[in-house]
Amino acid sequence: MFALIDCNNFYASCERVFRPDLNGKPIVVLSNNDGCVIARSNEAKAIGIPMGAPAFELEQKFKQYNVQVFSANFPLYGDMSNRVMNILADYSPEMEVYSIDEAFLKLTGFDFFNLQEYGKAIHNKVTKWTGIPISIGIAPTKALAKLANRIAKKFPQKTNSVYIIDNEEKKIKALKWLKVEDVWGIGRQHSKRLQAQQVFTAYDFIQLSDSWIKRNMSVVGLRLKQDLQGIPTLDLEEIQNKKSIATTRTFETNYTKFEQLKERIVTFASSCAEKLRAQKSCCNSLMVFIRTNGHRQDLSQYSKNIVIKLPYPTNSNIELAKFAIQALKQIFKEGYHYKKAGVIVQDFTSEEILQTTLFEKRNEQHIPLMKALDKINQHFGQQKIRLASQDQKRIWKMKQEKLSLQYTTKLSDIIIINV
DNA sequence: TCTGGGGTCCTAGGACCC
DNA sequence: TCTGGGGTCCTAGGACCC
Repeated sequence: MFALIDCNNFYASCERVFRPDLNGKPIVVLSNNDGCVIARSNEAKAIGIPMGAPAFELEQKFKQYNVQVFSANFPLYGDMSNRVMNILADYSPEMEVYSIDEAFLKLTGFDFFNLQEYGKAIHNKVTKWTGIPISIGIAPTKALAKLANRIAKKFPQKTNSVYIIDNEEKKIKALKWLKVEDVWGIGRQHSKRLQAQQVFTAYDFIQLSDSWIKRNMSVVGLRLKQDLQGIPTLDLEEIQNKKSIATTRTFETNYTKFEQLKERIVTFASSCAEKLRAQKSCCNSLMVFIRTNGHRQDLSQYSKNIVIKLPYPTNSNIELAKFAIQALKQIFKEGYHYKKAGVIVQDFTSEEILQTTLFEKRNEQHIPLMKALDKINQHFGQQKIRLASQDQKRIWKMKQEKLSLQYTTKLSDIIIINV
């Protein structure tokens, strides 16, 4: 059996752990720049605040219902996630952390366990130790565990937030209940096509022929069908190094000058380099993109990306910044209002491999230099040491007007209790 | 005025090899 | 009339996830 443990309204719940006065009140969390809604408490969902909606369109509603609005506080969410995952890891030797708020546990050899009680024990411990509400679904396959989890979340009273699919009858009932667009792995495009075929539920979906699914949804769809039928096809996935790493941002205002974009791109490249070093990889290829604001009809639009093959693998801030500037020079055009840009690195090799070419050599001195830089920044705070071409005066700032404290990761933000 | 960020996998088609 | 057969690698684009 597989268990899927999912934190309810995770970001909103993290905020509420440290603000118990907000229990029962509508909360939303906004994306970077306070742009879009990325998390909602149940109360916020109930008053019809949609996921992904731009915050400026909702101001009226926020005021009307006294919605508590938070800027995204990722250090807090990351730390709370680690705490939850550490607890879950005690409940099975085989675990896959699927996302910041979800994990699969493989329950092999639990034949003589009462899984309902086991789930309840997990639920109680996470609630007691972290204050984060969770839902648990248990079933013979991952796709069915996802479905069971959905039921547990939808009917917390009836299920005690733990639901198990362990027989044919429950499986069929659940599949008939689940709308096809809510199936894990079926997105907007596929649901449209499926509905045109008169497929409206997960149950309808598994009645389709293999050949139709293969033709229209590739082997991915086929695997999903089997998993939903109860034939284990998707297994836990090993945690491995990332295959691409991105740092991208939407700017608070428009940028028109090359120098402004250059500073951002250098900072993004440095950030990618740091992430690369954290997983002991070097990249062999780098992409830079810039684009104008697609929502503005009144401005002329431009969007371009460029991929640069590096002459040698590297994870040095200095080298990546250099190549990123070269790339930017090739795509930058005067006269546009740029709103978003990013650097994405790909095609990784291990740090240990020192493949160089005959004519171009990487600078070996960067290796100890970057090591020192990481150590200093780790100790004294991010970006304490940065490249000269990066922003020195903090001109650039993200809009974060409703940021909560870093209750668990910053000494000066720890809650003080007055007795 | 204002609209997020970071990933994965698969396929088709082109370029190339012998 | 008729124009081989069997591969690999790479890339862009599309689908999906949180």
